[in-house]
Amino acid sequence: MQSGERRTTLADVAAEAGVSVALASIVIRGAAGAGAATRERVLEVAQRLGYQPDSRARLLRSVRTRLLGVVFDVRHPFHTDLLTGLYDAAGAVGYELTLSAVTPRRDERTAIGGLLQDRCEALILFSPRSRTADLAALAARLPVVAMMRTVRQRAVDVVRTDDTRGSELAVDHLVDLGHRRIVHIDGGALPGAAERRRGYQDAMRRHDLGDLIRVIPGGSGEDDGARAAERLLPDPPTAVTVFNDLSATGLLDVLRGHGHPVPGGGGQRFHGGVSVVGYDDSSFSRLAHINLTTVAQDVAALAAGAVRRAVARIEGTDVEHREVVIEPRLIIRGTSGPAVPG
Amino acid sequence: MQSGERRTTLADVAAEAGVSVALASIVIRGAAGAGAATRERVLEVAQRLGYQPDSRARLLRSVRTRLLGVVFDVRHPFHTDLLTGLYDAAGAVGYELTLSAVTPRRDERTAIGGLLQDRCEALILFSPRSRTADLAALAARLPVVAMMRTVRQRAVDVVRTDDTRGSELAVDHLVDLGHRRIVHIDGGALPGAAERRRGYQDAMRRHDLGDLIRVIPGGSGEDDGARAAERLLPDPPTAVTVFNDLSATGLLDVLRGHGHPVPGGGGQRFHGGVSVVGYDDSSFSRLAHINLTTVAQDVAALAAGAVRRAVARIEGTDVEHREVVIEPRLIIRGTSGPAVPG
DNA sequence: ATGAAAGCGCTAACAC
DNA sequence: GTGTTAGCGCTTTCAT
Repeated sequence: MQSGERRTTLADVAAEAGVSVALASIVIRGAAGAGAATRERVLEVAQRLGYQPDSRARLLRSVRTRLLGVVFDVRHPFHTDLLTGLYDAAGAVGYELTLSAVTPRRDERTAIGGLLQDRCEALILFSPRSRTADLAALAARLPVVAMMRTVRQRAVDVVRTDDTRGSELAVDHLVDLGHRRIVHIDGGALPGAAERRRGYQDAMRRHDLGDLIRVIPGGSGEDDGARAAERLLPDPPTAVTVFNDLSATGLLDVLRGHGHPVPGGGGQRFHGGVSVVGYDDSSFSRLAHINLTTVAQDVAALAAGAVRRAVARIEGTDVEHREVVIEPRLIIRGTSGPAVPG
Repeated sequence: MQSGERRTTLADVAAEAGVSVALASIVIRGAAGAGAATRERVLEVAQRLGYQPDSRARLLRSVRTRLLGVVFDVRHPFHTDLLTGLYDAAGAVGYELTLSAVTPRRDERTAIGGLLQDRCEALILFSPRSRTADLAALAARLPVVAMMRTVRQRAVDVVRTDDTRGSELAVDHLVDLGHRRIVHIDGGALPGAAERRRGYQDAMRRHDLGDLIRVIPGGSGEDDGARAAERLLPDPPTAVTVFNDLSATGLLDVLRGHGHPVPGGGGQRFHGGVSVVGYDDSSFSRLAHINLTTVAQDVAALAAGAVRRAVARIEGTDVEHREVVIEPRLIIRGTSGPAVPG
């Protein structure tokens, strides 16, 4: 079908337009230094011949690739949201993105390796699971921005949400509603879990509720939340903050199954029973069925921060702080309501 | 930090190992034609110098890039599932993937343009929204595989699920459970909607239920399902097949809000009331809170089919049919149960 | 088994 | 403004 014919090169365009390749290059790139008439003619020929620049050759020759490598995980819905913001932010400063996915059978190492061969100028890693030492080694080769986690290594930049603050927002909200017995369902050693736990503890103490601090082991899955709920059932608190949304739905489901009031569907607000606040604002938490009060990360700010930081490192700009910390915000939906006495 | 030092090239490795660049290339590529001792030495040097091949130069020189371009939409969770399968399938036949995302502010045209410059050998498009004419023009340049939609154009290959069959599976299941008054909530002009509608109608007629065929306008969102539910309330059927899972949850929520029995949480099976079957097996449909009976697409088969077809076109193998149609399967969860008389 | 030379398609310096 | 000359880092003949 498209077998024989060699694809159109810049040389073809130049020949057809009767100019040198270099001049044609200038026109195609939109660079200065070509006459208006020439410009028009070359463009017309390129159009007519269906010319497409060859990024490999272009990138090979250019000193700068203006390419940002991004590693994301297909299992994390939030990562694709972030991708949207990243394309916006990168485009705004004239950079391109090359994507490399982590899947259940394609690990982070492989994903990073691919980008290294593509000669990206910097790497932006979503929730990287690599060891700090590996990240440090990588950062010795090119600028590395780790997102959604902390990295205690001076060579690696970090852009993340203030998770401690996120949990505080959740607790403050519940205290405002009159809750005192507030339990935290933990995320163990998962990224962000320590910060979220600490935010809960800090806020409880700040509200003089230090004596009521109670942390139940949990995790990132629905099962983890369900198990935590079982442990809560004998002596349920009036409110719960959960490590993430998925765990929160598991918890909600068990509470509901045991006759505890459930979140109001259809946007209704919840009254009485156990209030639940999740974390992440995962897409499903918006569903009328779930309607979960949760803590949201600021996607646009995270993306913009990461690109700004990557570009600063590439272009050698001095940066103030190694960590860029973005403020979270509370999304109040149906699973949190006033505490009822008794 | 990583400023001054030029990165290690194959020439550096060759010089250090005391061989020619050509020979070093052979070793690095793992090609035949190098002595065992040489091979070991070159590899050791490459390792020590932290050599990384430059994919741009490599691809530029090679006749074949063995690169498959993939366009996916960040808004569609199913697309990331498919990505996983595609990496597996491509890796198995020695091809690489280059990804290009469609986002709310990055259209399909742009996404495709990027891949064209990357000199992919074929394009795999997830649920492409481009007009048939544009796809045909593209297919004149390189092999194009459209997934999850039909394209009535001989130059474009298609790999999709048999959506008609999917709806039939749903109806068969409901009829098995004793349902007769089964309504279909439609997807209008959305991709796949016509097939799903037809499958519903065919199956109803096959079960001699042609007189009970009832199609309600719907859509792809939760709201669409909710609106459809409102229309159903005055005279509810015993079962519903819905265009997709999101719409189905919207519908379920309204039915529940009006006192109709709701799906059993925690994996319980549903008894009596309105049975609901969704479509897509979206990740949230697995949640205990939702626990939706639905029709699943076979991710692995779709991915394998797309890669096999792309590679066949690239390598000039003859193919039997232009369309590769994959069999869907029914996932029975909690929102479908026996019809109760009366 | 190894090396020399050519060149993939393009951009960057430098001439004119 | 425009053309000429050199490569970018690699793979690929073709010698040896």
